[in-house]
Amino acid sequence: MAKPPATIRDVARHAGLSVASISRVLNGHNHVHPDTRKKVIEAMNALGYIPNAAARSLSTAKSHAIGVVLPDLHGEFFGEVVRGMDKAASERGYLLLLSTMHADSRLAHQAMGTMRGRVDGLIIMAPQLSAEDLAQAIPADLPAVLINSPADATHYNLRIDNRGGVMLMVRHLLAGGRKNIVHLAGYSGNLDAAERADAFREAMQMLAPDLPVRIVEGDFTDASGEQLVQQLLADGTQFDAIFAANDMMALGALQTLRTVGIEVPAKVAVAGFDDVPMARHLGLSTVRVDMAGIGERAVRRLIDQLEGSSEPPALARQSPTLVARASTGR
Amino acid sequence: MAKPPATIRDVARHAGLSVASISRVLNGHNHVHPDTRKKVIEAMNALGYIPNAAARSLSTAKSHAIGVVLPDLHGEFFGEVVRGMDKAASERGYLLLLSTMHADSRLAHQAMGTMRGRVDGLIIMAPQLSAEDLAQAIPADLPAVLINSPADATHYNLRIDNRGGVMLMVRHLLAGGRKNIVHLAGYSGNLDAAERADAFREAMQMLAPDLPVRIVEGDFTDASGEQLVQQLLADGTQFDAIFAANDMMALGALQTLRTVGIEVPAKVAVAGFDDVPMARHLGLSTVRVDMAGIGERAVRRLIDQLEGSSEPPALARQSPTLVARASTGR
DNA sequence: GATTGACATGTAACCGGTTACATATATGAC
DNA sequence: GTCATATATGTAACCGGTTACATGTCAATC
Repeated sequence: MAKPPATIRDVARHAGLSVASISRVLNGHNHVHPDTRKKVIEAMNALGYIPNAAARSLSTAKSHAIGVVLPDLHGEFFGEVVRGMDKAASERGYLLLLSTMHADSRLAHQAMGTMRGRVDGLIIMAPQLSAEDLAQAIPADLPAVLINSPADATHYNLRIDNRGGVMLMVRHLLAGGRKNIVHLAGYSGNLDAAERADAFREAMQMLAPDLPVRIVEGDFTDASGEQLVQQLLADGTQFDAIFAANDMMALGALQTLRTVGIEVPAKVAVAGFDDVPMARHLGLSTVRVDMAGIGERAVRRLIDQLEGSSEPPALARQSPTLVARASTGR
Repeated sequence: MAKPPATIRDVARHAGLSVASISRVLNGHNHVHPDTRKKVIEAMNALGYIPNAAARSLSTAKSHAIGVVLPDLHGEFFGEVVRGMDKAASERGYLLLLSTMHADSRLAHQAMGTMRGRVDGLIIMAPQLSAEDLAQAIPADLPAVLINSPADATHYNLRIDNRGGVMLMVRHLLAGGRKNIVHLAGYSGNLDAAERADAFREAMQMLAPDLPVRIVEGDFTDASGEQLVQQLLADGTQFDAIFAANDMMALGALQTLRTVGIEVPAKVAVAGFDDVPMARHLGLSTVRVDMAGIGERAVRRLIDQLEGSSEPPALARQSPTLVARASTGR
């Protein structure tokens, strides 16, 4: 019944050849006679032979696997990123080894340690880690590509072009005649939150130096969006546009405005960042980030690096696009 | 600089012991003197030793990895399921090898083949495959646990309790005084779609035998939800409740009703299934499925099986819960 | 006909762990 | 003091591939 799976030596015996020939056929080496190749393939089929991955990676010191370390992402980002990665990986014959990592940097270290020896390289997304913690956590001998993580001179780093995205939206809001834009920032420990807030400040300075720049800090949750807008209203702050650092906060803002009876977009425009599926349903204008594209690019780049064609590490930016919907205008 | 990583023999030499002792310490075997253990641990730390996973799994024929084959899920399910799986896997010291599988059954076969020899077992979610295709695709020698897949006598199968969930919602709608409930079904090839439609029919029969049972078929997309309701209106069908087989279709239905000016829930109640994050924001009543819980359970069960404590294969149902929101009444 | 080189194939060492078995030492029973 | 037993450690074979090197064959060249 459960007879042990065929090994390369079984195939060799069955084909009347040596293991070397089998291996050569397996790896598409040259110097193999067509007849021999045929015999080998027949024997492999006859025995249902599948090479043992562990043995192979032991002798080649390659696993054809990529470790992916992602934060405990909620929402659809997770799936998006992974989808893109899987696409790129399977195209090039690699498998994805997945591990989610929680905010704790000790656990990050552990997550990556577990992967050592099982993967040829790592893709790491760690927007919540400090540069030092990150540098500590990455095994020195493993090639790695970072996504949305703190800068690091030794690794390729793929980031969202937050500056470009914010610029698009600020321009859009200003074009719609908005004069008092308030930015709801994400929590300050987060890299993208910080960049978006800075970019907002800069964009305003550049595009509308006379207008006030107001930034209040939230934590990326819809509850925080609701609460920040309530606060603004309670303070009597004047505003005709809310630009949140992500869609969830924008939705919270929308919610509060609707509850209070302030018309959107007539009185106040609302915009977010990310373009979660919900945004389309609620007519929320936002900045779309192609997360699947980022995942795909990251894996491609890592494999290129693994297979030798390695350009120097650099910081690349994935450009987002503007998605104008009902919440910012007619 | 890049000196080769330490091997178990290096550690043995450094500690003045044999490789067997190192290995015993590594695997927590008994018959090791405390002093020896200490010496070994010191040597390992001194050399920064990390055991080579490939070598280990070659000699033990265990990889401590679980293959996960998921369909090309869009939306948040993907992340949810994987989060649950990762939790259970990392708790037990396993890693997740991920592969998304597209509808094509040949590709399914390929996806699982790639994993052979690299994983100790498989978790497969294949709601779109036929029972035969599925049976074909799973390597016979690999333990596997199925999620939301066609029945199969040889594997443990974890499914959503569609019947229970539908019953909850139908009861809720009837309790709200609804008399003409229309069920928007998913596309017929899908297992859950079929079960939900059947369950709807049964629930109505059981709870309100006198009321009409109407079912129309869509394809799980919001566009299809919109279109089905338009069709119902065009046909002049009377209805005071829409119960869609998933949230996306329910959202489409909401959209159409809003456009046409039919008040929800005053005139028509709308309910979905899944409880995607959007549902909460739009006040959509729905049936909540704990996908993370399913992922977690599936992995636990697979590991139990791998490690010997194997109950017989069975069909288990994960119970959903009712989430009553604005769309079905106060 | 001898020399050369291209091509085809085989032999055996090696990758880095695990572990059956052998051996050595300590402990206790008689 | 001897023997049995438990405990601690070492030796070497083995897992299933890859590949450097050796060997063998054949056609082309002079």
